[in-house]
Amino acid sequence: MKSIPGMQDILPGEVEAWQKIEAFARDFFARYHYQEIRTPLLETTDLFVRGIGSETGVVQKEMYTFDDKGGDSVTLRPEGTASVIRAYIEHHLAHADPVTKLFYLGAMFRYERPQKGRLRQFHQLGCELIGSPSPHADAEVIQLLDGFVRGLGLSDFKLEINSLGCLKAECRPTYLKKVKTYFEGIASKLCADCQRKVTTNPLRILDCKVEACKKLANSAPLILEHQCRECAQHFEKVENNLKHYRIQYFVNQRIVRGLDYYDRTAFELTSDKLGSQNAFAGGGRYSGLVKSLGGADVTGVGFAIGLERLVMLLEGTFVPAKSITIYLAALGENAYAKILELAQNLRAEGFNCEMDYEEKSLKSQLRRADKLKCSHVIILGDDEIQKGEAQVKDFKTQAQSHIPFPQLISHFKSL
RNA sequence: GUGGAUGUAGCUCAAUGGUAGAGUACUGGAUUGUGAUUCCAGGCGUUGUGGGUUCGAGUCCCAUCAUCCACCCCA
Repeated sequence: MKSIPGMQDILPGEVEAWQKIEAFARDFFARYHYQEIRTPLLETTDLFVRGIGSETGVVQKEMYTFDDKGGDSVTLRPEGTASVIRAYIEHHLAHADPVTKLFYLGAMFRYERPQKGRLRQFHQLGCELIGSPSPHADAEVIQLLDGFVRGLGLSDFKLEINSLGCLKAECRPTYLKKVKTYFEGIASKLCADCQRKVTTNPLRILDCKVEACKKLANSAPLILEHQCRECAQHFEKVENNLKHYRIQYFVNQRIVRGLDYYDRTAFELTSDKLGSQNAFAGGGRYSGLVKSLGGADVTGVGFAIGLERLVMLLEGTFVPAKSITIYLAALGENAYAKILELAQNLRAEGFNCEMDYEEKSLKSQLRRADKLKCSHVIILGDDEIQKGEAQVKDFKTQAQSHIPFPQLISHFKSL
């Protein structure tokens, strides 16, 4: 038996890093007044088709979609934003305050070919700030993201931002036409993939890794020079705030988000240590999403962090917290009976205790205590039982002391 | 969906077509009840699976499956 391809177990030894990230997220997001929301893994297929966009790669070929027993088409969520917005609308969360700040943490599913940093079940940590069109909101969300990953100890990454313009006729639509016209004129010089993209998704050509395409893309029209006045001003204010925050960023006009709902500000965190899938977080503003899912005409901004990718970057930085772990070693039946009692009492007081179940030799018990990285060993034999005290050995200093049984708990508490 | 690479002990990897090995990990021991160093001993395998060539296949050929990497796309 094996797990399904692209779906991985997170094993002891790995899970600690995840717990650290999760605990820090709950603490850090709360500082910005975000509240956690948990939405179902399964939603109606229509939610994602309307939310993400029917022409996107995700919806076209990557969703785990099936009919349930009632005949309804349902889908395992491929991302978090659509579900959060659905819940936001369904439960009238806007009524409490014009601005709603939510974060989520959980598994997402996309049917893709697995590779480095890409799985079919993967995990995202994301947040949504809904209800404010202000560039201050964009900038704070970016600062939150930057501060969060730095708070985890990460510094070797790159923040890239771009503006995608808006849906007004003179903004992105006009720009798209220009890009298309430009690439149509030179289509024969592009790689096979890009020739196809000229009609399907011309913006993606800007992202191509083939040298010839890169060169041609360099002289393609740029969004920042073609977006409307309002979008330009919005972007400028976002940049100003980032400078205020003293956050280092790079404007990358080739950032093209893959989900249809994004407009205006778009951003990514990238690292060159992740292989080909070099973005470990991405986000941006979405102005039409809430309305298109049946809500009010409000706009939001948010991001999602790919947790597997983040864990890869944090590998090695996680140091387990130092704690007292006591190994109880017994020699003989009387002593073994006594350590059962001692362990029960110590555990009730909050100490981590481990012992041997097979009543092996003292040597093998100590060997195991060392292997399990226990900080202290309680050694108990007939002598100690008679004297009513335990030998307590500090594994680091090798110091050994005799502690009467009634004082054991206070002894460890005083450490 | 497309392309490339790789499948041998729990893990990391060896083995000109000729008896499947090492390191590590594991278990036990090195005089009475003291670990991680050292020394000794012990078990470790359907060589991914199924065919084929051969006196003989881990090795060569075909197929199949799995994994990894990359494309597409994204976190």
